[in-house]
Amino acid sequence: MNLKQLSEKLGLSQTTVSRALNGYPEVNEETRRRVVEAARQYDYRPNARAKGLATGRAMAIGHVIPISAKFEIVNPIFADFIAGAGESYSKAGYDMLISVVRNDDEERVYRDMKSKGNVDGVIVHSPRLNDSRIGQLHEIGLPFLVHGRSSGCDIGYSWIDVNNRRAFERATRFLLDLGHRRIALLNGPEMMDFAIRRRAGFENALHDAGIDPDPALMHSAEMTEGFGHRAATEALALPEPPTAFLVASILIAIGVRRAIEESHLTMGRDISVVTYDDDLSYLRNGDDIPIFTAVRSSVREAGRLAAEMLLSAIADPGLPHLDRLLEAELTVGQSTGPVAVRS
Amino acid sequence: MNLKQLSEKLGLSQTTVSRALNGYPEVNEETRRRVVEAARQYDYRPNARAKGLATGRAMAIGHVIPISAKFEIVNPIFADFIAGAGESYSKAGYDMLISVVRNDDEERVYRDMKSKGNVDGVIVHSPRLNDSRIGQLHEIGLPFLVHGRSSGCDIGYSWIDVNNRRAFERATRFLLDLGHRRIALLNGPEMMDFAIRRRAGFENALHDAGIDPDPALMHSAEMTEGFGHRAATEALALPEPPTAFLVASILIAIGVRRAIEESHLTMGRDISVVTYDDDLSYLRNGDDIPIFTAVRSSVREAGRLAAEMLLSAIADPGLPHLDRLLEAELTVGQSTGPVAVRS
DNA sequence: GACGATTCTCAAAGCGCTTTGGCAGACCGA
DNA sequence: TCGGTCTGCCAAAGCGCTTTGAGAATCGTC
Repeated sequence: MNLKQLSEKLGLSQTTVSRALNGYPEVNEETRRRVVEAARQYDYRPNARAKGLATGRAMAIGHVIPISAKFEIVNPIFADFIAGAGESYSKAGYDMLISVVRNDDEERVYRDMKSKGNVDGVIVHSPRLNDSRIGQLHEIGLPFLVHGRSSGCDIGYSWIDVNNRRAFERATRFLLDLGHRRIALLNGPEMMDFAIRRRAGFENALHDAGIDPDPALMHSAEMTEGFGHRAATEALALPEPPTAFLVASILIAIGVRRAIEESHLTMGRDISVVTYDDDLSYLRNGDDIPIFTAVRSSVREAGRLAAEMLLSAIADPGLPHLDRLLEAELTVGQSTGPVAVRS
Repeated sequence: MNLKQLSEKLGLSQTTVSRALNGYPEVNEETRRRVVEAARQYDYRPNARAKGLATGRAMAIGHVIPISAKFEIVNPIFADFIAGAGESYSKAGYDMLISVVRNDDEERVYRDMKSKGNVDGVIVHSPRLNDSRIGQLHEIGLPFLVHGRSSGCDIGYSWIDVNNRRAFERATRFLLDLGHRRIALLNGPEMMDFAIRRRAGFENALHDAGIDPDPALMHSAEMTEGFGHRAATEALALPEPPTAFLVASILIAIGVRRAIEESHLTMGRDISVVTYDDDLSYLRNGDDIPIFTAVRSSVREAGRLAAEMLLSAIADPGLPHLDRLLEAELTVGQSTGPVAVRS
């Protein structure tokens, strides 16, 4: 059933039916009622492509999710971010287009999207230091919003981010207050902007306490259980092992816990662990009491907000850049305690 | 740059330029060369909506991913499945449209997609027992492929699935061969078809060994770390605790391991664990030697194949239903051993 | 040199919608 | 009664592409 057929059934012109359905004022309320009723009855839904062609709007947002070229890893936060964004989109009648892409040809994908015209805007994931994509998107002229920020990028852009520096500063200070002095940092990949900020927060807090960060205790890699296990095993074997770990994701923390237990130590007593927690739906930090002491911010909520912000930026292109900084909350779990007395 | 402008630049008609770019035979090779070169130079890419409108094909596939209404959980396998499917799509020039949807109004989404015409087919995720979506999609007339199967559904349909029954049968038999007699099953939600098949495999193997499955040792829930921990803690506190666990995902297994360690037991010595492993990129089962003994099948590979199969079904609608049954492989890790002697 | 076959190119219709510009009729005040 | 303003509706153009049906140009053949 298309518009033409529907209008014939109603004995009205396509114009009137279209206007009636799209809420234009210049149509009799009684006529509108009839039209809406008929549309419902015949299960009429306008063809998205035709509508898009006529209006110039695609009613869709693109997400380009990069795959780490080396490790082929898909960041597990995407599932939840996308679930959050999807909620906002479906409320607004937008679709979500996803491209999974090897890092190297992201620009091509953006240009494709622009010229193929199948999206009205994009969400940029996993920004790196001084990320070139931001400049490219500006030049291409595709509205976008960055999930995260890109330090060193001097062009204005819209973003939503967690205050990563502050979160890690607080987490580090929390460990310092418990008496820990040798704290290991298991960070995400440090070409990523969020990892750089987290490291800065960690180092700030140490400096404020008069401690020099020890490079031997700082590691950076893809955030997997394996990384946590490997790095923690090595660290615990050092002549002067750390008494605490600050790690960038629950998966890393789980690996650290495994290493701690393999060393016949007890987490929370012998070794403390604080983790960043994205509050993923399938990887909750304990049901009632948290397993890990954590700085937490819901990535799903971030997805919801990111989508809303981008949509409003698209709806009103005159708007200045939008941004939003979320604060992570520090929740105390069973994985931390005062520093153990050296035996 | 659109077709009209390009053809004016070339001094050719839109027809000729279109045919040249789409590889039609009735165009001079020299002309085609000129056209292709100009298209490259001006970075011309046909507008997807206009093309779709003209051809009736959307060049996009929809994925409807359901959110568990009760727990709001997004199954973590989606990230990898979609990464796999995405590879096949981009090779074929297709886009991927994702709808995240509360279980209840999936049918509406399918009808929307059909009448809005923004996809050429859909992948159906997480089929349940006698899943009503299969009948609906048949009726709607939207090509589809099911990731999994739906027992009790008597309509023909295309699918790709892992031999879940066989995988769990083998895993159970493996434990039986090690002398285990009390084996706990921590299964996925048993309204899901894969969970039903896994349970059947488990029970088959037990029956064959002359053992009656003990309902007190069988649990079914969303596959989270928390579930594994909770269920294992309870099971280990039974008067007659299990000596082994067979679980449906690595996340569950991680929870089980936590419970085992909290009980001051050793996994692989006191208690054996076998898990199903989807081979998720961010949740590898150990780097070199597997942590858990596991039956493994890559969900990413399944995504790749699913996409290919659906595309070929769409390309050739006359084809009979396609199906593909993948076998999981059993790899032995550190989490299993002969049954411990009762002390 | 005429003619059909072949090769290349084109104008125009059509995909399903929105939107511009306009037209008939009702209504009102003068 | 007449001109003007609203109200409610419509015909037709246009979005950017594909595809049909046909015409011009070239060629080989008798």
